[in-house]
Amino acid sequence: MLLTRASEYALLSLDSIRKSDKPIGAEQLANELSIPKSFLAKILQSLAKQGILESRKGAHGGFVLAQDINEITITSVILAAEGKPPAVFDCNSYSHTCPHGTIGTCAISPFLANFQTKIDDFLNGLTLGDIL
Amino acid sequence: MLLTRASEYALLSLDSIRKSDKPIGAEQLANELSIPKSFLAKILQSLAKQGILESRKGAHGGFVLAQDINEITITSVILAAEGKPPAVFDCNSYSHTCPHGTIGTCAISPFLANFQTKIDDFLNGLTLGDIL
DNA sequence: CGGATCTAAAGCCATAATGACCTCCTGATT
DNA sequence: AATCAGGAGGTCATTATGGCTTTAGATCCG
Repeated sequence: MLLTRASEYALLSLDSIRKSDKPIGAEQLANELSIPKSFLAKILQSLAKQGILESRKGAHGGFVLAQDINEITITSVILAAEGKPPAVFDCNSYSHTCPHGTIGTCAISPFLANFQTKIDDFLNGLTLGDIL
Repeated sequence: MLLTRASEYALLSLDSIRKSDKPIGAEQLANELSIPKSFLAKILQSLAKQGILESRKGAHGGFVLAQDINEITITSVILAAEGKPPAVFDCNSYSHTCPHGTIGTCAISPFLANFQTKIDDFLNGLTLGDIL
């Protein structure tokens, strides 16, 4: 699977957050979406670190969108949530067992690169505003 | 990752097999590609079961293409190799922990479906002949 | 027959995904 | 300033998945 739960939770969270005028805390969000708080908290932290969300500490704290919904690309959300870009097949992480050490230059490399580009282009062309 | 090693090995194997006029055994292929024989054998079996390869048992046996290279779609190869279609995010396999049991009808479902369609269309439009 | 080769099913191990917990730090509220 | 809500961030347990092995059996060729 290209995406993990982290991306799912991130996108659903952003959908909830954008509908609120007040900051929403991790706990409240976890209850609202019926998902584990601890896991969600880390995802929200990542989104904040990437500048997608703004976090407010202390009482009545929580998270709010740091950017306009139309300026947040899906790519950036997924990157923040997953911690790495979504890859069709990551030859590099398999470099030690690549059939002939021909990383990126084997018979199927052109296909993989082409496929990857299709996906990247699709995701780069979408913002949160487009899909929610 | 969308694809696993199974797909990589399947595609590389098909590339080798198509270049041979004689059947190639799993062992020979494993040596040629420097990949584990036992694992490869299983993948070749799947390809044979799907009618992509034709298997010949006994001495001097092995595998040959069962179809013309331009009639084998990438989709069918991946499906055979992975045992399931390549999914962006498989809500169904996560049904037990889906935020509200709203499988396929949540806020991001339209996006996921759209994304998935993009990928399916791309793969369905390609044959082995196109990429090798 | 007898070895070569595919078929099939079960199971093992390492890693990554998922999630629980705990402590510290920050900032609002009183 | 004291208190408390809530984020930051680390560690650890659990579980799912990927990657691969093993074993036993069925076929086919010579």
